[in-house]
Formats: sequence, structure tokens, C-alpha cells
Amino acid sequence: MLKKSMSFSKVRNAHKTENTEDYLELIAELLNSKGEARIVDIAESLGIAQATANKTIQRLQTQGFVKREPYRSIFLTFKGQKIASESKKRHNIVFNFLLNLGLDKNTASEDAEGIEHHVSKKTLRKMDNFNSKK
Amino acid sequence: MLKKSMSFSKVRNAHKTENTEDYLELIAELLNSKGEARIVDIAESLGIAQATANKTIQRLQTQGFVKREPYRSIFLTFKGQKIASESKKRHNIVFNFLLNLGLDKNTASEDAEGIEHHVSKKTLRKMDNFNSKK
DNA sequence: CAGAAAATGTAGCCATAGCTATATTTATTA
DNA sequence: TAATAAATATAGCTATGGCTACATTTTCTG
Ligand SMILES: [Mn+2]
Ligand SMILES: [Mn+2]
Ligand SMILES: [Mn+2]
Ligand SMILES: [Mn+2]
Repeated sequence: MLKKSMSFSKVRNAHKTENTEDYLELIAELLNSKGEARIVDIAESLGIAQATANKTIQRLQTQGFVKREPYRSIFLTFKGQKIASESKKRHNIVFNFLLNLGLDKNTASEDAEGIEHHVSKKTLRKMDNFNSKK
Repeated sequence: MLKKSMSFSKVRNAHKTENTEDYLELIAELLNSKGEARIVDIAESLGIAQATANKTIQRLQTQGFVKREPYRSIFLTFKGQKIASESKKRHNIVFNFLLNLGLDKNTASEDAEGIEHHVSKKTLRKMDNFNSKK
């Protein structure tokens, strides 16, 4: 049996990356739907202040997930795209799983946004199987 | 349909309380199994430095979840007990649900530790039903 | 095209949760 | 019981992600 502390440290680890994942997934969506991802739209979608979005985008830029010129909209690097598409795939599996469990769209949507970051590959596979059999 | 930002703000909200929930649940376990909850054991169980555990316990104390005398072990207030027992109940439902989904104990244990904080009452009920029918 | 509005950026604040190093207190044991 | 070990506490640092207020730049519009 694994050490108890392992579970907690995995959760802490997930929390380090989840904001990044949500940002990148969202930027990809905005690029897809509107052709560009702007700070205003990111802030509005996440329900946070524009200054907060701007600061986080700065971090994502220095970490190489995102590119931008001053006062211009935001684009994903290759590294950023990869995480965005993986996150989107995972998000959809979790969302559909919750629907298949019998939940309404709103609840499935809300819960998926948090659960997605704490689902291991094994669990994701079980959810995907469950979705297929429904 | 709900606003997209609602999901994100609920997740942010969950993250404000989840460390508290894990601490209180753990303290209850330690009180139950060892008769007392000490900083060393909390730090060891969570896999963090003792100084970090001590600081968080200070916050829990000022927030009224926990009582302690200097250099002595930690006890739950009534407010703290309530959250501990609710958290434990919820944790067990999620853990058993993952087992019933077909996961091994280690994976179920690891994923439950994160997922538990992002499961609404509605979703929890669905999981509980699923457990009953298995 | 000038002025107003909108978007972006910066500064400075707060809270949380990590860490290491060190001080203090309590507990063990020789 | 005195010395040592263990546990607790404190100080000071980092990183993250919130916020408001304000500065700057871009965009819109009359
Ligand atoms: Mn999410
Ligand atoms: Mn997502
Ligand atoms: Mn947990
Ligand atoms: Mn989480």
C-alpha cells in the first residue's frame, strides 16, 4: 500500500498546474471561436479582474506556454497547444461521464471544471469506458 | 444555461476550503486512532514540513476550527468536528465510488483525495446511488 | 482627426501555502 | 537529575493568485 502522504502530494502537484491548464484550454477555445484571445475575454470568462488575468498571462509567457506582443492578443506556443488539447480532451471525458452518471448539464459543467484536474490516467480510462458503454 | 465563469469561481471557492477540510479530517483520524493529534504526525501524514503544518494550524485556530495549548497537541472545536465528519463521509463515498468504477485501491485513494473537494451534493448523491446498486 | 472609451499594463496591497534555519520548550534516557 | 533528543514555534524567504487604483496605449466614434 502506498504512503498516505503520496495522495496529498499528488493533489498539491495538481493544484500547481490546474490554473495553467484552465487558462490554456480557454485561450484555445477563444482562438477557435473568436480568432483571438484577449485579456478582457479571459478575465470575463474566468470571472476575475483583468489585472489578475494579465499577471497570470505574464507568468504563462515566461514559462513558455504563450506568446504576445504588448497590447495585443495572446497566442499559444507549441508547448501551450499541447497542454490545451490534452486538457480539453480530458475535460470532455469527465463532463460526459458526469452526464452519463445522470447529472444535469449545469452540475456536470461545474463539477467537471474541478474534478478534471484530479483524475489520473487510469480513472480517466474507466470514465471513458463507462461513456462508451452508455 | 449558467455563466461559464460560475464554474471557475466555484472551483476557486473549493480551493479555499479544501486544505482546511483535509487538515480537519486528518486531525479527527489521529484523535481517533492515537488519542491525540500532534504537529509531527500531521506534517508526516501530509508530507510537508513541520513548520508549514504549524502555520496552518495557527490559521485554523484563529478561524475557530481547532484548539490547542502551546507545545501541546491539537483538538477540534465543535465547528471543526462538524466539517471533519462531513468531509470524512464525503471522502468515503468518493473513494468507494472509484473502487466500484473498477479502480485499484491506490488509484482510488489518490484520486479521491483531490476529487472529493469538487463534488457537488447532487454528484455525491449520484455516486452514493451507484455504490448502493453495485 | 480629436476626444472618449476600451483594453492593457503596472504598482502595491492581501492571503495562502510551501521551504530552511534557528530558537524554545518538552520529553527521554543515561 | 543533567544532558540529549524530539517536538513545537518563530523568522524570513519564495511563489501564486486574488484585489483596487491608476497609467498608458489602442480603438472607436462623433
Ligand atoms: Mn478546470
Ligand atoms: Mn477545463
Ligand atoms: Mn482531500
Ligand atoms: Mn482541486
